[in-house]
Amino acid sequence: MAVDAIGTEGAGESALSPVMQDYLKVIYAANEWSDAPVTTSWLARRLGVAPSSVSNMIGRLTSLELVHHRPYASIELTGEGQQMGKAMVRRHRLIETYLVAELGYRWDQVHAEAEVLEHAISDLMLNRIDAKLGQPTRDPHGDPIPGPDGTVIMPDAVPLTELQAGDSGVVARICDDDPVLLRYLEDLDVHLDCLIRVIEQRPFGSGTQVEIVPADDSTTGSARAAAPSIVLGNEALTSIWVVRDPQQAATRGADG
Amino acid sequence: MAVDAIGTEGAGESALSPVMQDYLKVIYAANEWSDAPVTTSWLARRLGVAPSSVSNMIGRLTSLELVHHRPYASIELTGEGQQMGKAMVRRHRLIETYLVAELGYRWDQVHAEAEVLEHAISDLMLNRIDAKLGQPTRDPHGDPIPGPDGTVIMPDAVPLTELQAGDSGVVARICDDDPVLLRYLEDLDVHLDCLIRVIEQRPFGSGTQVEIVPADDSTTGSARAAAPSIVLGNEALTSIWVVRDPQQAATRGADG
DNA sequence: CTCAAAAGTTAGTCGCACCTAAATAATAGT
DNA sequence: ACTATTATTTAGGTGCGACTAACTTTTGAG
Repeated sequence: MAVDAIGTEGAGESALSPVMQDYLKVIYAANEWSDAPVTTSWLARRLGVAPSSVSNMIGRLTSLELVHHRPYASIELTGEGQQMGKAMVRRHRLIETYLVAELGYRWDQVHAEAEVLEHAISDLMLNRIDAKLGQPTRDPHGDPIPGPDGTVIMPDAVPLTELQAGDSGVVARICDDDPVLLRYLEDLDVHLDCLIRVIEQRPFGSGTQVEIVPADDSTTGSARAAAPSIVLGNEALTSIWVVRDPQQAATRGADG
Repeated sequence: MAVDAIGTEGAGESALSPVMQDYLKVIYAANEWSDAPVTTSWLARRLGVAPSSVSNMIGRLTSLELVHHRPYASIELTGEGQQMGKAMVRRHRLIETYLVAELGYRWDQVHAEAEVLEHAISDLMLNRIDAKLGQPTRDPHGDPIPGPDGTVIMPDAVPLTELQAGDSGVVARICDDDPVLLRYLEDLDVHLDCLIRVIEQRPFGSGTQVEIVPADDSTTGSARAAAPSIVLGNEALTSIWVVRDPQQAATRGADG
């Protein structure tokens, strides 16, 4: 189950090319929050290459027994492919976390940098980073960081679209696909672990009104100003994942 | 004279390939401490490729006007090539310095890691690193780190072989070519800025006996144990560069 | 001064990762 | 069920950076 040993390869083994590593990483991550089948054209769009390039590379990965693929069917990782994909995801997310924690990056800036660095740093450096951060288990966007042994801690989150008016939830993940959205949400004070309550769903995808409940550090409800109430569009609603606040949709009302 | 803007290239320009950057970097660094002409075979050995590969690449760099080269003659950087080589050297050395300062690398471990990272990090990251380190002007081996404007502070150092018996000097640079030597010198407590006195030169390159003068932090010469006296072979003698202790070859005798 | 050895270049090839264009398989509409 | 559309694969080609092998120029030993 060892998920390590990517950089500065250990003598004998023939390391995968960075491009192959990217394929495995992207396929692994695709199956993380969804079970939609991974197709050639989806990968092509995701990786920014022509579909024929994907066919080609999937052929090679298939003969390396890193993916299963019958022509015209969907693409799945083998056990070994899964390990390597997971190892790349670990690299990517540890690097993102490091950039935020140690070099003052904003969460909308880390993705592109990590995309390159994940192929460049050695295992030694990865371990130093992991140690310096204290073995974190999630990255700045709330995605789980697989442990060195392959352990993954998945929060039981759903997209904000799943909540009904009156429901509330704690933000557990924000998709890092769109940096512009990330900046926007940052401005709106939407952070990991913040509490969101759905006020009203508007019809025909014209948005949902939600309330960002300010952090409640001082357990005595201090002077809690009017909670900002905002309207989120569909992109935001599907990008923000929350852990449902179980039965009591009113954590705030419990002692008030 | 801008030496920046390598990573995440600014829109219009067609960035050089990592391999081209390596050539420019290596040629630049070759001229730093020596004026020996850079030849095809020297580059081939240095870069670990066949001489024909070098001929080929030098041809391309010549037509890009980054190097001057007439067939069978030596290779020199143009002004533009020099800028880009210097920029890569800056990247390399800042990264080395960062790895030692922030991630606890030993000086014999940084070179290989920096070799890869210098092509991977963005200008943003380079600037963050530079800032975090406080704009250092030399790396862990004593090599100068060019400033963002191209400024270079070269210590006026000579190889230890230049010193005569009785001469002393302050270590200003240790070539990072051979990690094994670096580890060895580390064990011997040979560091940057430490004082070395030449005791006796043995004939026929059979080594030179030197004394490592312990650091004199407490300006009162404290309890300075017997200075370790060691014999250095030729590889060490040419790798250690010192700034001559001007006239008084006996800094230690001055107050003793 | 000659000629062998060393240094450098040229020619041709290869694998990788991409592309476009053309062919084929799967899917959906009527 | 048949066809139009879409998805996927195949075929053929490109640039890069490496290689080997063969050739040319320079160097230096006697």
